[in-house]
Amino acid sequence: MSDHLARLNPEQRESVETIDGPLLVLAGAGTGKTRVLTTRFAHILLTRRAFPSQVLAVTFTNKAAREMRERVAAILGQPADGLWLGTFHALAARMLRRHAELAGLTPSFSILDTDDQLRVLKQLMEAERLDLKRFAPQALMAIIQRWKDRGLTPARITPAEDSDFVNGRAKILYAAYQDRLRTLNACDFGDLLLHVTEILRAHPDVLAEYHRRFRYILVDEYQDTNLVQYLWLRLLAQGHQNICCVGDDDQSIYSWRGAEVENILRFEKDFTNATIIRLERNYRSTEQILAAASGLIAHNTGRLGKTLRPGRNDATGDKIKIVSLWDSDEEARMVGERIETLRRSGHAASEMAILVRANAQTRAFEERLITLGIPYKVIGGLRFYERQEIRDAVAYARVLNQPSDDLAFERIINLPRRGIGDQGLRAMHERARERAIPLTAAALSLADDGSLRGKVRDAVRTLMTGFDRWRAGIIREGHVTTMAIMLDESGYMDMWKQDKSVEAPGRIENLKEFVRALADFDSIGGFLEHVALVMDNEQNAEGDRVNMMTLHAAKGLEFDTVFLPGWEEGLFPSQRTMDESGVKGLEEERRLAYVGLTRARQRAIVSHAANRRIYANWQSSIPSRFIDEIPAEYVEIETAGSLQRERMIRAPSFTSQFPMAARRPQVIENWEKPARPARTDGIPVGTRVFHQKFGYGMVTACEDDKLDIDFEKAGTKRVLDRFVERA
DNA sequence: AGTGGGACGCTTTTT
DNA sequence: GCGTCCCACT
Repeated sequence: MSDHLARLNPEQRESVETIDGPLLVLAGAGTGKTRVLTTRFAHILLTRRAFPSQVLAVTFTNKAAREMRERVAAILGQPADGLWLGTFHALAARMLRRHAELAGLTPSFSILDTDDQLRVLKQLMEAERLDLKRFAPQALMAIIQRWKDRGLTPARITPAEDSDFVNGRAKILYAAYQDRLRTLNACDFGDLLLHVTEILRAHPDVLAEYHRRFRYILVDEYQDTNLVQYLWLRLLAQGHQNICCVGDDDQSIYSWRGAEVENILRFEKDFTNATIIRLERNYRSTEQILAAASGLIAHNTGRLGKTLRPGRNDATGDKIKIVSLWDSDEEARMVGERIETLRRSGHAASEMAILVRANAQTRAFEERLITLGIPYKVIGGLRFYERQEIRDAVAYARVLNQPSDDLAFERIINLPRRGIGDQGLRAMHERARERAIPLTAAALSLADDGSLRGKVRDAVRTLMTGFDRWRAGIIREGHVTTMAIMLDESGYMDMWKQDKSVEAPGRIENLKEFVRALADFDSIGGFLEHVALVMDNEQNAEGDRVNMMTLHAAKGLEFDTVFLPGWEEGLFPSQRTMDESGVKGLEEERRLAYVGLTRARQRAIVSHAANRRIYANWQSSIPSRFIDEIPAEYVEIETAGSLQRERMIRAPSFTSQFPMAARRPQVIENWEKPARPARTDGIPVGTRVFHQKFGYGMVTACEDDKLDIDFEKAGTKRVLDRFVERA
């Protein structure tokens, strides 16, 4: 029986075997956090302390949930079914479906995406005659989201918690928004936890039911919980107090989403007699990487204090490599070359990762890897269900599933074009409001009483009879076939078939995949839940591929080789974060850097470029302060080609040699790519060159730093050599 | 009334 | 460089 405990170190083992009472495990990066959690789960089951359905296990990401499910199944030797194991949101949704009526909803409520939320808010703000230019609906959405993160229903907002946005009307708009959602029988993401927490607070009988059900609670990534999530956990753990939270304050990187590291401190206060165990032995990274990461994170104040110690005795490993590049293209080239070299010496692509600060950065690397023919996958970024065509198809499914889903209906009423525009929609809204009926019914009523005429009326009738027919078809032909028929008969598929853009074929493929995925579910409702909460972009997952993702998405993962590009002031740490959240923001960025470094098992390559294109123009930037903060003895500055380096040093805007120089990036006025400094290697006559404005050409004469070039498109010109590159 | 072209603004990070 | 919003055109 103690088989599963055998491979644990003493602290890990203690974390697994301290079963009763509250337990907080402070687990540093790579100290076997996931192993502890899954082993603990299995231990509870194997020692027959609880049935699988009596354990509540909460993670942040679907990936983590999937992994834990697999690992538990592996330890148990059988598929772990009937578990309450999932993300906060998925579990909350499951609870809310069971008690929907207590929140004024029916069990078939829709879960809205950001688009829908924004549309509702916009409508409400327009109704209030607010100037949407001055008051951005996005800003209101963020405020409401933050309230929800803090467990605040409109009624719970105290004057101190109120916002002065839209002249203090934010709270009123929030209340109106919640009312509107209830009418729509819908929920946004934040509502899932908010409603459930409210239900548990107001209905002791429901709470007691869950107390009976859940004998043990396990929580992953505890440092990233926000206040509602904390309240929810605390309510559920109230009875037996058997709650185990695993987290690392140094890896708290979601405060912008409402996460509160303070929840870690609160734990000891709210759960008296809590045991606290620290996991500090790192089994993942080399000593060099550990020391570098520790040195970096030591610059943060107010840490709970944990020191990572190497847990294995093999080689100390390479130092962190720091590479300076001229611009982002060169950076992508450098990374591509190193990946090629590593692969040639037998390293698997899937053991390498490029971790970026912002999603937009992946593009340069994608382009480069495509050119080099290196397989890669982008993790995160645009999720499958975030694609336009999938959202449209989902909207069709939502109307099919729930005819009163006005938001979904609004999305597809004129998609494909049916000649219904602003006016038509406005009339429908009016009728819907007058008679308190859904938009679908309003549309029909307008068609029937002659308010809509001709083409428009026919279009509305065709669509509505279509929905009736498809709804009936579910029973006859099943939901999968019906979905395919609906996308076909509604003209939606044709819309993309006639679209001549390059993306269209891919979209049609995605739609087919969408229909295929439906087969894994026994109802459209179940499928919609999955799409809203779970479905992620794992399509190119198979095969040996280089991983590309944001630093946020990388948390919890590990790779032999990690590339950390874009370590520049303004980009990383992000200027925006520092402007908005000051030192707190900077420290969170630093934790992000720490997360990045500690993903690496063998080697980490940090790079920064002197010039980067942001929006349309070029920006010159200096190396990130984080580079200076890694203790020098664990760092190796790479000389990326002598010529290159000389240019770097002499580049006027480049101040890497003076780390204390001005931190803010400068915007370069001209629109062209910044010129490299004059080169010492004259470009000989006959060289094929490339110029940003004039394109490709041949050098016909050379005088000092001036070149006569015969351009293929632009004719003969005389230009300075620093404006051209060898082609 | 609906559609399409041009101007503008701007993006961190995610369930 | 891209998506969104507004205005002019059909």
